[in-house]
Amino acid sequence: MNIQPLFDYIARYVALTIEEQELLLANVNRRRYLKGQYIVQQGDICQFENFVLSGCVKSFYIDPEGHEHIAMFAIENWWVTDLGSFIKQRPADYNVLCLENTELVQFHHKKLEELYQKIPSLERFFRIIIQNAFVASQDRIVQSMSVPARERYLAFRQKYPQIERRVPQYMVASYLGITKEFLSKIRSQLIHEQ
Amino acid sequence: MNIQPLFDYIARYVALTIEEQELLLANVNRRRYLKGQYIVQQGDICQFENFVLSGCVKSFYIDPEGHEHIAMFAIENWWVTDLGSFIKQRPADYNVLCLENTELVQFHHKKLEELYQKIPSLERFFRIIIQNAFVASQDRIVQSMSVPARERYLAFRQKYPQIERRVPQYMVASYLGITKEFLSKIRSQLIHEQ
DNA sequence: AAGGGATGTTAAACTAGGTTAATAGGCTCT
DNA sequence: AGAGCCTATTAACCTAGTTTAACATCCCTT
Repeated sequence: MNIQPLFDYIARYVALTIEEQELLLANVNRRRYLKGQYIVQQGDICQFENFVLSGCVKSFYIDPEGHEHIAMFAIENWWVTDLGSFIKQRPADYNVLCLENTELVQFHHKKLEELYQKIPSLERFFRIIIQNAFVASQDRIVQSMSVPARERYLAFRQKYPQIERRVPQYMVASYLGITKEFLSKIRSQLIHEQ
Repeated sequence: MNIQPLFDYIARYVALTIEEQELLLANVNRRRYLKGQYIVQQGDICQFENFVLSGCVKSFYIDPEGHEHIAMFAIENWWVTDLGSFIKQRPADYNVLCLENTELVQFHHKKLEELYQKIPSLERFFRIIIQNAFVASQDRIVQSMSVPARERYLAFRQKYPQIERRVPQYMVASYLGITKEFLSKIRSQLIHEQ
């Protein structure tokens, strides 16, 4: 399992010395999951921040009526965890499930805290990527308020074509906050339109 | 204008030395705005990350049809900016407008970058608060998908009673992603119910 | 090759929430 | 004290999106 993509990804934001890279390497786990396995389950105390080397996962919430709501997908070069559970070390509200066989680099909560002390650049790196994630998240809130489902679907398609190809349609619908039936209707409208 | 609330706020997450506090103090602006003034306008390159010492502001997006969508409110001890614009130094998508006379501590983009280098704890501090903001933002997305407007209103009321008292109802409606008429209907239902 | 689960479609009936418009109360300013 | 704006309410009508249910399709497995 080649960890190089992680270093390449980090190098886009900060420069780590060789020693820092080695220290980091000594303090992460690599792990394979099979399609259908859970990386995090609602109720767990989430131990890891995960970087996806290969594969595809979804993070989702099951509401009291038993309906699933997909918070995000993650594929190669994305990060995924239940961040609330990870940082506060409290039971997870979300599940993270593999949609394909998946390879991860896992940062254990406690070891990451230690790494932050030893490698200030790493803390900088996480500050930057979380900032970016927060901006995207805010935009998604405003989009869900101001943009109708059809346009949101078109935007999703444009922004994440790789994901649309890899996950079933009903999960895309859930991510967009609509039912699979309604997404199906939107798609048939789009087809018959031109 | 007393800046102590900022130091108290920071001290909840990291410990700054006296020298670090002085360095910080020498590199921030304090500024007063009047009710109705803009802190950020759509199209500006946003120069500042702002900490609210007193007052109340809203951050909002105007969609192509001219409808306003409130992304967040900020009162005492909150942070507000157009973060996307601030970090990428690109034109702002959002506006930030004072709903009351407001006092801010402003961190200039360039000076903040310098402060990060000189005060690693400050970068740690921002990493932590942005992490928290991101978790809250993700939860809001999932709530908007899984919880009907009425319950979202009740949750808002419970979570931010100070804000509900200080801002007009139609802005609460906008924040919740519903029309003012529908919020009014929900409220009258709640009243006639018990 | 047949059976079963997971995925996608269609359509009819329904509902949460939006739109429009009229009304009214409460500020603030002169 | 009246003019004017900002804020809230109510009600009739409308629509984007949901629910239910039936049916079609595509794998995957034995």
